[in-house]
Amino acid sequence: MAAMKREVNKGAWTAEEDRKLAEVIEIQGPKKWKTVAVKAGLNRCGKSCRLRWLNYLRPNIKRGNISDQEEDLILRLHKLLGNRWSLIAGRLPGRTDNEIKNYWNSHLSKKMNRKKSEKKQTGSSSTREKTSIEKRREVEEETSGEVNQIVIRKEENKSSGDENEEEEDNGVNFNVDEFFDFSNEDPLNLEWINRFLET
DNA sequence: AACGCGTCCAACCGCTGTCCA
DNA sequence: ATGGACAGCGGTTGGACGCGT
Repeated sequence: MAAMKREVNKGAWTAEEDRKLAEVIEIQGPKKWKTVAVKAGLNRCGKSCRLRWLNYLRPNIKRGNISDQEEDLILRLHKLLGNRWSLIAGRLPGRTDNEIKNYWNSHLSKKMNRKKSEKKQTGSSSTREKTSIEKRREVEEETSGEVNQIVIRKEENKSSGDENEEEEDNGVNFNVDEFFDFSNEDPLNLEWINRFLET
């Protein structure tokens, strides 16, 4: 018996598809994406509907024109968190993980590379041997920073059922839940990051 | 005008985590 | 305990577009 699996629609969304999707989500909310796709009569997979909603149709979404302040925040958060785009996007109201990822890949990664090569050039002009601290700093920068590793380590401990969450770890002591609880903060407040990076 | 090339961004893919029967 | 369905994430791709020659 031939599989009667219908081919799903792929590629760019039409205005009509957008309208249908928005209609269904208004009624049942942005959940159960498979049923959303079926109810909307869209020949799309749930995943595709979810992505379209989150990255394009969702209300209060900001598109383009990333401000200097936002760019600065992205740079700092990336240094802190690495390629954790959804976490970074969580600090930028109206911005999506996809947009930030694209922005990073097309603008900021190049900017960083340029900075790095400039640094290397000025560094090589000096004949002085690097101190071990300088060498270590370089390595840390290349691996998105020590803090990033600490965050990951903390998460690993958490998932493996480590109860000593407040326990000192390599001299850095903080609570992961608090760290990622942004509910009471001004989203563009850079103070907490500045404090973190200065230590 | 036409071509090549680089850039941008929407969308897809594959993987992992979570939930629930 | 287990396996399937689903949600969510980050990496990657491909088409549209702009620009220089």
